[in-house]
Amino acid sequence: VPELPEVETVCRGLNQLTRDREIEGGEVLLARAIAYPLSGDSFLAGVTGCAIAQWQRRGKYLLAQLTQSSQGALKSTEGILKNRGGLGVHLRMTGQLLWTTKDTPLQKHARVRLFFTENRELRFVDTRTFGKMWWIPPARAPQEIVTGLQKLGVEPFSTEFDSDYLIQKLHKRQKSIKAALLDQGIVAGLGNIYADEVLFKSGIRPDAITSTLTPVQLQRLYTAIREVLQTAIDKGGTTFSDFLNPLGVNGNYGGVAWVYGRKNQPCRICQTAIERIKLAGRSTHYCPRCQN
DNA sequence: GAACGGACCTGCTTGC
DNA sequence: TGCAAGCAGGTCCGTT
Repeated sequence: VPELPEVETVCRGLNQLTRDREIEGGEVLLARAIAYPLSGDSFLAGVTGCAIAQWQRRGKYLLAQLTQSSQGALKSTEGILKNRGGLGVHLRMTGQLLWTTKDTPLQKHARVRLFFTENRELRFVDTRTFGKMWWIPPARAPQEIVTGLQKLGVEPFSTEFDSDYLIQKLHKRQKSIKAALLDQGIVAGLGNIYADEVLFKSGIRPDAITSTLTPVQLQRLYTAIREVLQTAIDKGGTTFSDFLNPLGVNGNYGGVAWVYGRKNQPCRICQTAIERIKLAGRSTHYCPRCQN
């Protein structure tokens, strides 16, 4: 269940592993894993011969800048590598990007393979097939092709994000704060697990209507969002999910969930049984005593 | 515009 | 034991 900290972990890993490496080819094993272009062949034609310059994360999206590989010898006179567009990835629920070797036996749910020099491979494995990859042509803006980028709200670690932003975005809305935290158009990157954790740390009930929250509560919410996400990034993502980083290693955030997945277990602060309700179509966990 | 629920999927767990 | 139903969740889309 990759949320912002897991996607950030993947992004940092890929920047270590794939920097300036050339994509020599690939294989699309599941056509619908490619969101753009229409065919797997044109996707592969777009990325083949490119080098991966840099990975970036935006919300839960991964974006790679592609340049002409040095083998292509098409540098500009200024020595700047020719722009070859980009590569977009969304892992959705079960997607994994694994840095492996071409001779590693194919996993049952391997969907897309990208081949690199020295027998290396970046393999997209995705059990539930909701994950997507895009090739972004050089002349197009990323948000034209990866349309989900258009609707994203602020990055939680950007300077535009503060408690005033939350007040401005939430003071007229009538949905639950849980639904608001899952809304990628307000703050980008929170998912079901961290939304529950953030609300616990803020002492706010998940079913509270956003317009009723006080400035003090929204200040606590702002602080909790940054703290929870930063702690998870520092630990390399969760273990209480089947998340793997590009080297196939689980994160270290596990075992320390305050409420997520802890229905009927005692609250770590007050021992009250954690409750689970359905909110915004998602399972939602909270402490009825600490959150009010 | 805003809120909500269903659809998309597969594998695992639960219930009869 | 066997089988069906329920559940997991990020995003998109249609409906209200």
